[in-house]
Amino acid sequence: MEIPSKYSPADIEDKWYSYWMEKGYFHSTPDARTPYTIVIPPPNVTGVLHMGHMMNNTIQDLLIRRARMRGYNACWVPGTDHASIATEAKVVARLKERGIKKTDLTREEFLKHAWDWTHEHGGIILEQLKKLGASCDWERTKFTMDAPLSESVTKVFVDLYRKGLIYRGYRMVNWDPEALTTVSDEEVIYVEQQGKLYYLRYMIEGSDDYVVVATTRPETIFGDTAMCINPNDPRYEHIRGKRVIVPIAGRSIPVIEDEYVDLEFGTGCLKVTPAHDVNDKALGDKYQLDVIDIFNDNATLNSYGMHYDGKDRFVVRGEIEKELAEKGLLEKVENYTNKVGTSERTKAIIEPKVSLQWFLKMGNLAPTALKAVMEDTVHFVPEKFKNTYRHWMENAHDWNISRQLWWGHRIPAYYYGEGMNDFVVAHDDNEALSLAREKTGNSALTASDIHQDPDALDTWFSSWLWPISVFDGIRYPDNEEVKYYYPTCDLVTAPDIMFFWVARMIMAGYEYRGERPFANVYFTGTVRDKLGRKMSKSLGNSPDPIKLMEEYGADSVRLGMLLTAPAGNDFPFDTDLCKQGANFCNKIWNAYRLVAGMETSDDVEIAVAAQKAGDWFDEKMGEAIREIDHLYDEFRLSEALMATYRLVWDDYCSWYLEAIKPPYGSPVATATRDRAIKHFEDLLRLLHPIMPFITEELWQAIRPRSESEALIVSQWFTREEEPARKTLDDFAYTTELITAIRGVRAEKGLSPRETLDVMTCTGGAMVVNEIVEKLANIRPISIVKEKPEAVISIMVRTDEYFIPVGDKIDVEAELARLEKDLEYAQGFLASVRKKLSNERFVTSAPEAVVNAERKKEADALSKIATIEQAIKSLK
RNA sequence: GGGAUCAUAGCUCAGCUGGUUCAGAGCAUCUGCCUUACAAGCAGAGGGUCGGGGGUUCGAAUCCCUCUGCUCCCACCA
Repeated sequence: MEIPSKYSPADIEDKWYSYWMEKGYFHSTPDARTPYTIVIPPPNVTGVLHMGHMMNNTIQDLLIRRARMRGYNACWVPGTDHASIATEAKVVARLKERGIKKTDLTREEFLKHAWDWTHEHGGIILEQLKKLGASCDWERTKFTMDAPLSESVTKVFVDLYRKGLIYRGYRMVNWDPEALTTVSDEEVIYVEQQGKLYYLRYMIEGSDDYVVVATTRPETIFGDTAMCINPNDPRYEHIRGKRVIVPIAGRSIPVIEDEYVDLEFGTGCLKVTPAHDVNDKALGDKYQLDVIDIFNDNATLNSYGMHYDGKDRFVVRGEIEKELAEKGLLEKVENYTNKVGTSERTKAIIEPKVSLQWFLKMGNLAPTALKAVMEDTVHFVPEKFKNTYRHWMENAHDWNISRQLWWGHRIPAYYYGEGMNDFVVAHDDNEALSLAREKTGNSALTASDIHQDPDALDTWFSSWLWPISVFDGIRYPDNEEVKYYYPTCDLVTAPDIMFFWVARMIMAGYEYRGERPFANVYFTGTVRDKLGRKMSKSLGNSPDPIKLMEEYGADSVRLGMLLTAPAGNDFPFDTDLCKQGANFCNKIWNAYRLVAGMETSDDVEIAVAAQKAGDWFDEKMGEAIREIDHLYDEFRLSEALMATYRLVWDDYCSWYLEAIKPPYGSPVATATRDRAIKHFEDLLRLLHPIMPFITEELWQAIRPRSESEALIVSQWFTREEEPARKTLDDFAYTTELITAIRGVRAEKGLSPRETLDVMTCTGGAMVVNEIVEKLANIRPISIVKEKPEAVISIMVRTDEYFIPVGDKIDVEAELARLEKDLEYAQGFLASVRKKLSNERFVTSAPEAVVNAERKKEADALSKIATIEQAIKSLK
């Protein structure tokens, strides 16, 4: 045989991936079969594969391959997301390197650069997925800015606007001063920061006295339009109804009273800056305060900042501290830890700002989507995420969907005047013009009189349609594809985009299809490093998945990902897991080497041991398949994998193959080998969804297969409701005996080559003699009347076996061991008897439980008698 | 500050509605073996008061209370 003893993945992975592609196994079209659909969580178009993707897509591929083998019409739709803010930030950065400012470009020029960038870097990640073995239907690859998907976004915007769900208004929004755009609440990450608490003196108007206000942001005093105290605060009765002077600015502002102010915090005096704080905005609305916006879009101060005009907010914070101190307006400064909102994408500190933006009302969207999950119409795995989801959905705010970006879907609103309502919402320019004419009654309006909103939509406003729009179900709701593939079956994603994406897809699903977008959502955990830290570029603790696959092979990495990754649990990744995967690949490879290399003969009879081992393995497979299928059905993927792993390694390799191995130099019966091959093929089918490459390689190495016989399209197993188990118990007993005999060998230093005698008085009934003789290397077990001299005794369940070891017996050690066993057995008996002597146990416990205890008692008694006998004979 | 989840062997996790699947798996560790598929291997072994305390029960890793600790989510005090 020329098969090398080590498996080398590099030689075969590309070969089989190309083969699968060529034969079109990944491609799906609607037919009479039941569909099984997954839409990929679209990665950023210019992104590169990281460990999170590896985890996520390994699971999706596992699910899709298993579904394909189970006879479903499996369809996994791949694609990418335009990732508005992230991509635009990268393009801006690249332009900057070339000395070009975004503001110097027209929209069209900028978009051209963005598309260039997209074409240059786009889709790399999809190519990387192929290395992993991802069996996506590549003919269906979609991009969220493809024309049909863009059109769908516009259509949905117009529809929601006309339903009254989308509106435009001045609201407090999260402003990212670096990206120069708003971001949604979900895109703001609160980060703990060491800051300072400044105590400022506000002079009381018409007095030499002052009150002290604590603030973390002294630079915002220019936007103060009131001071607020708690009406129940006796300390400040003297300033009720008065006015105070804003330090430096010199403006006079009113003192207002509201119970919102916390008596305990700071000085109990609050400065109110409605333009730059969410809570202050609420106070401002309540008391009709002025709103003074003191910042430019890049978070430098504007002319309201007086001599700080044009300086950055944090520079001003430092400088104003000095000025206040010099002017005697600074009481003191304390260190203070608080949380500040930062932009998820740019990490810039968010500036709350009142701004004119577009919003989507939650209306019925949130309650409908909430109900679907709470009632398990959309089933979350693991279920614990239902709580998180509910909490969010019950408090969902209107969704800010406009972004001050160019890269994305442009808002289909068209303005014809300066007034708040001088606009129309339309599918295109022509419709906009006619609507504008209609609305204004001015038929002389021309295209040059109207201009489209320059802003783009939030990225998630396109991805929330993904499960529908990839089948073009927004534009053509009755098309055959969407009717066939929608709703999809499983969604595999990370919990951190539950609100961004999952919740909103559920909303869109009900709004536009009237039903759930997917039946199950499998939340993966976060991939962390060995020390439990999140993997990140800046820490440099994230291995390059491509390099990992080159080193260990794709199958090994897939196995490593799945090994210890129960749903929703964080996953401390270690390259050793890939090593374990590689070891397993090698084990499978060598099992094949053994069976494939067996010399066969039609003239020899099937060995009894081989026959019995084969019969046993039939049953073992049946049992394992039932268990594994059950585990998959419950999405307990790592457990299903583990069960498969042990079936292959322990049951097939360690027991079955060892049992059928012929004596040195002899052939096996052809039927024995054929049967072992057949069992091996079963294992390959079971393994294929987990490790597609090595299994296809060996499947095809066993014998040439036609196109329709490839492993990837082979049939999964039919489940037996009541699998036969005639041999399982005897085999379990037999393996216990073998292990016990091997234990004696190890303990006594007896060579495995030395054939031993084994005797018993009571045992033997359940023993599969041919197996134990072969695997423990013993002569046929002889039945004796009583315990012989100079033997070591071993217990298998309640039976005692004797092994003569001649002068190797160590009476002292033997006695010590037996005494220990006896002590344990007596303790066990005592605990059983305690139960049985308890009348309330006997009367109130179920009969089966009581009987089980009685059996325990009887077994313990017989065991104790045996051990005592053994001790006596030794003495 | 509010909420949720979790805490079982050195590590990562099983243990479903309380009782023979009851203390388990894989990895790691230790001891023998280059035995003719595989040293990326074979055979054997050790290792846990099931986070602490209390309660319910004939019986608790499993149910209840409480404390401690981790993680996550939400809100946010100027």
